[in-house]
Amino acid sequence: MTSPRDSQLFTGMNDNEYSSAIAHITSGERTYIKNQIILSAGDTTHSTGLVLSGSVTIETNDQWGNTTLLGMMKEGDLFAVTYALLGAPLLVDVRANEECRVLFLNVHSLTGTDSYMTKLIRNLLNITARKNLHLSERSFINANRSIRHKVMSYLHSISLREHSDTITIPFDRQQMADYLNIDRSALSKELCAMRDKGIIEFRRNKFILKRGDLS
Amino acid sequence: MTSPRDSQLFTGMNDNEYSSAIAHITSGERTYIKNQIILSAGDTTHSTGLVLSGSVTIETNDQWGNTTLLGMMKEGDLFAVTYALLGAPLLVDVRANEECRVLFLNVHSLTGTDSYMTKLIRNLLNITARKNLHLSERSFINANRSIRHKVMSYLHSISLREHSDTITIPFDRQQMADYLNIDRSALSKELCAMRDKGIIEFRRNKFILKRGDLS
DNA sequence: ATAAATCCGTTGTTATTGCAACACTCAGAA
DNA sequence: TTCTGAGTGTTGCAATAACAACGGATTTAT
Repeated sequence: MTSPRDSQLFTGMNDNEYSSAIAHITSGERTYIKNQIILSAGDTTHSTGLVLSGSVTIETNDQWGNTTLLGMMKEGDLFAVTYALLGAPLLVDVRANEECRVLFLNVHSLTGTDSYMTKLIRNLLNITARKNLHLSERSFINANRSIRHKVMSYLHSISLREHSDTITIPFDRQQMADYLNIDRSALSKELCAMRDKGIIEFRRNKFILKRGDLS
Repeated sequence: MTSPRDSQLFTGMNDNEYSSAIAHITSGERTYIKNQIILSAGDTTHSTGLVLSGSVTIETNDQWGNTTLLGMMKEGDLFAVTYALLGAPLLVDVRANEECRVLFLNVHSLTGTDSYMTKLIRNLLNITARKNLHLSERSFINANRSIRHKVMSYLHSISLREHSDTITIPFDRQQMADYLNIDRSALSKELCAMRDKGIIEFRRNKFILKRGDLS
């Protein structure tokens, strides 16, 4: 369980600024059980959620029952920042991936010239920009035409982030398939084919990349 | 040819604030011919580009020669805002879609408490958040499993934005295919099949949606 | 007007993926 | 221990898309 103090939202603030900020924007705290819906597509909210413990998934479900995973937020991460800032209806569901605790922070129409306020806005700008990069990265991974390339591209991006060829992904098989927009059994088949070719090793959600290239 | 004054970047500013802002962040203006590369993947920049005339595409090219289109920016739009803000290396190429004129604006490490500066930052936050929504929307369109559903989803989103069933898209066939991450000839085939079924009509980049549902 | 260059549609073949159904593994609960 | 259930791997078939190659159409340039 992390403290709100550690969130990127309060980066660069002294203790006074942090106190003022948290007092000004806190709008409630809630606990959710596994698989509980935290926010639904179509909802509007003025508050972003700060994950204090556990993890949540950002997902959509289309009319044919296919699920698309956009990402997973863990301790210290913010979700629904964009929607809260713009007051726009959610295009996604937010779901508790396990039991979790969430602090809601009202970031809609922040005004004022206090130092804590200007820092809040600067931090929100940075957070939003970084979310942009993550969304772009997922787009590039999903742009690959074959399952093999999607998988390599995805594992490679994790490997770069963790500076290691031995990686742990935050998803189980079904979630991994939903993140890559492919069928789970087809993913399993491809993963095993890649293992047989000596490209990767894996067990559950732990992977080892055996070769540097992406061929 | 639009004036920078009309950009969302300067929303809510009076003339004095606008003058101060533009003087503070202008970093040059350039003209490009069709297909000229404006920024390359891997570049770092501290300036975002404001399209004064013409249009530019945001794209990536993978190692097998497949192009992915993330979007097209037209008069008054900003590109590479995220990268300029964060100083992060570009993950995309920016290319002139036709002859165009671009004003570069340095938005990296903006500091100060002047009213024009706080407004600039607020506006950047809004712009970045909205770009987030657009990236998300494209993700959902591309999450569809079949070409038919991608096309319907895409045309439907344009229709919603334009409040009409008669729409004009900013892409030619190849660009449309690259936006949807599918093969051009397969897209042509599917479009004609949909026309034969009475779902749509089209000519070049003009489309008419004949039925409200997405079946 | 004519030529050249793009853009778009068409076809057939091959390769890939989706899908459904079932088997196996493993961890936790009774 | 045994049971249970979630998670994962396997198989075969049907549906779909990629790819290459070409021809027609439309626009642009000369």
